[in-house]
Amino acid sequence: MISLDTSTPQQGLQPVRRFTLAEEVADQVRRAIISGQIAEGSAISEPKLAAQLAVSRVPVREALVELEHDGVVEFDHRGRCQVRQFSADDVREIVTLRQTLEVMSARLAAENLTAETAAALQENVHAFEQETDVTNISRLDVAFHDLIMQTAGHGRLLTCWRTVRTQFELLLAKAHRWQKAHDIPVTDHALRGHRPILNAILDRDAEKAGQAMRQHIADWGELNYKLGMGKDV
Amino acid sequence: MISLDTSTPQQGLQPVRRFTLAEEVADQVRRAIISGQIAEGSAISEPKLAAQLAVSRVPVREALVELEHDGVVEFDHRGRCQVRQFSADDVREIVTLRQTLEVMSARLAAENLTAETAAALQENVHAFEQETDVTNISRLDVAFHDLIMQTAGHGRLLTCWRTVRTQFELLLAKAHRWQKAHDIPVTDHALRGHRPILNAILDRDAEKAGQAMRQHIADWGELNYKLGMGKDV
DNA sequence: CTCAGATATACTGTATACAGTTTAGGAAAT
DNA sequence: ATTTCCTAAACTGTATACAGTATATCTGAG
Repeated sequence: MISLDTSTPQQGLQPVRRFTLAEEVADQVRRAIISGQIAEGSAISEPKLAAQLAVSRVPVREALVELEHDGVVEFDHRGRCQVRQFSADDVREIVTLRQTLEVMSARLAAENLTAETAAALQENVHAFEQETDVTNISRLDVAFHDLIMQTAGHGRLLTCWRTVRTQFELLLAKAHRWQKAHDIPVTDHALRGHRPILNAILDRDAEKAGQAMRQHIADWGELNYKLGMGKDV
Repeated sequence: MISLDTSTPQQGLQPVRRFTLAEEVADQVRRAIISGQIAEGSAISEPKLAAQLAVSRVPVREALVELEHDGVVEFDHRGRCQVRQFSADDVREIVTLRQTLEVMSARLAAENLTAETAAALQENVHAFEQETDVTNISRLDVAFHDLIMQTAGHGRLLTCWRTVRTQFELLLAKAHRWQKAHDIPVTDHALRGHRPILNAILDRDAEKAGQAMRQHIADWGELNYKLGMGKDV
């Protein structure tokens, strides 16, 4: 039985989430960009996109601003929007910024670990190591880093993470497409390095967790450089 | 004489910057929040703000979203906007995130230093050490950290910096108001620590620059904790 | 065939309009 | 006097409208 007395709010009940069209549009466009369905460098016209999605320009506009913060589209000085193209320098930026942000998150996660987050991380790494489907591998990979960020419990760090998260996903997807196109197996790369990070966090060893994370992302960076990421798929 | 041949573009000419009402609104509201003119926790109504500024709701809406990214306002689950209140935890977050981001920027700045940026930094520190007016001190303080970020030459790091920059300014202004209200002189605090950072950067010693920055921000954090920041002015 | 100029189309920034929902206020009842 | 219920005002999310500017198309001259 649920108390209807609002002065003593019920625990575990969250205010209902309000979904806006802008979020929906942002999600769809984001997915389309990550999947390569919308090519790098493509111009995005508000009216056309609005027509395609059967909404007005307003939510489209808001969605594009969000995607700009995600770093996957950009506006020129005239207000024209286009899908961002990633140069080799961009890839380096993403790698180095991830290192900085995620080393911090790994340290904090080691310090703030709880039973629930520990279980979630273990579960994730286990599933990650078993998974063979490329799409799911990506999903679990991103989820692992998200989980650590969550565990870190630092709202503003999370905000920063959101500014690179989508770009990280994009590079992952691009790499997978590249590997598929060149018949290079995806599973034998360095990304199985989640385990050392997990162990360090479970040991609550902040320093070791940070180092493991730094190494992991450096390895990922090397992979991207080797694949010639930023030279477009 | 300026060549009109667009195929061989003239150096040093930038596309004209387009100022939108949204930016103008964001600037004004940001300033009002930093100065305390709009109190922490105040509700912000789009129609009222639009009427006050004599613009429509559209640019106001866009401005508020920008300010949300700046971390100075927040939207509740109903879409209502209010000026954010800073708890002691928020202050800790701002301090620790600044450390992470700015240690990185100091290192990069040491590596990427040019003659111009060196001159600009020297000039800034010199002016900072001479200045006595509180408002100008704040301006120069923020400008110093901006300059280092600029010098670092890392676009995505700069994006992250922007998510805390305004909050940094806000804490500075709050501290100054607090000190003024309690007749505590502002000039004798630890903030004169820009010099060691500058020297390390000029020496192109990335490690030392990072350490100096870490210490500087830690000192600033201590000052804030001591003043009881997050307990509102 | 190439290029310049003119006209038409498209796009962004901003304003206004509207629908559904929330907040506030006041009347009625206890 | 307090509480409940109802009505009115206000606010957000979304759609539509409009003005000014940029892009694209087409025509005609060389």
